[in-house]
Amino acid sequence: MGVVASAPVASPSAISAPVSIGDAATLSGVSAKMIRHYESLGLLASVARQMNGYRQYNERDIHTLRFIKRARDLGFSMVEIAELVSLWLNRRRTSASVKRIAQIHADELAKRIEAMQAMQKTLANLIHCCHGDHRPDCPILEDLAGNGPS
Amino acid sequence: MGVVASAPVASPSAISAPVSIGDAATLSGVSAKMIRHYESLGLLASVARQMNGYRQYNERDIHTLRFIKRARDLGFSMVEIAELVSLWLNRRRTSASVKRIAQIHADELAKRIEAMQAMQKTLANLIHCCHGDHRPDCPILEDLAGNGPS
DNA sequence: CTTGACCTTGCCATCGTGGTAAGGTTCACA
DNA sequence: TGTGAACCTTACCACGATGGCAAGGTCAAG
Repeated sequence: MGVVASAPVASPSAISAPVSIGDAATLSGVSAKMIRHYESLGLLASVARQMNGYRQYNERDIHTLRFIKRARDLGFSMVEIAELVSLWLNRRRTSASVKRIAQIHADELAKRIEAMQAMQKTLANLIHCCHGDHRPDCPILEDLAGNGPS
Repeated sequence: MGVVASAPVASPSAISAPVSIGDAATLSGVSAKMIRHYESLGLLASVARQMNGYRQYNERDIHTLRFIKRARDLGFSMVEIAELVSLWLNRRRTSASVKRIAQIHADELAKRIEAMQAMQKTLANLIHCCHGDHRPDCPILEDLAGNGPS
């Protein structure tokens, strides 16, 4: 890493020289491991290399990595992110195509949340009914065993 | 499978002869593949075999498989289910130990739901702001690119 | 005897991430 | 000059739960 680098490293707007993968990881919040993985998935077009084979990232790359990280944080899958990055880079995109992807993901998310809330509800009920003491009698086990009131 | 089986197959209380894995799958709702997997994890103690090597499941096994399926449907991990099955079979268990496992899972579930709801909220906001028309301008992409209002 | 419906084991794929091994490069410091 | 630390490289294995497929054994009905 650029240990002795004097530039204000964390500043997003600084016009700085290309950095190695470790710095790119620090700057983007994406682990070096994942950066390589994303490259192998084709999310980062043509990563430059130094003479010694080390990868070299410019500000544009860092920006893309931040984009990917933000999309991951919102739960988009890698396939969806690949599409989003592609649209992001394509000036002739339509906002409708972006919105469509986001909507599909939001719907999927809603479905999963609903399923988990159903589990949560049942669990809360069972936990509420269980004494939680030294005795073996347990409504949770009874429910799982099929003798439940549910 | 017991194709010509005359017994009332779906009846849980029927005292029926041991069945092969296909019937066990039908009766328990767990796929044959997963039944074998659960066995390899040690969840089904000592599955009997016929002379030809086929697995043989009695009512007790089916009951256990139903137990596992119900627990999976509630989102318990295989490790947790292993513990639950063990407690279920142990007459000297305490309901407190069962409740503890359920509570840990419920907490974990709540945490994941919260995280997903946070994503959902942000997504809904972005989707709401996006025109979704033929133009390229898109607040969703802008947010992902770090120029968001969020 | 063939066909089809079962069963067996074993391997590979998913998805996103982490770990680790074995090795090359660069730099600072004794 | 040597050495060690801190980087980097590729390549493989692991997770968790599930599905799929391949190659082969078994058994009953036609």
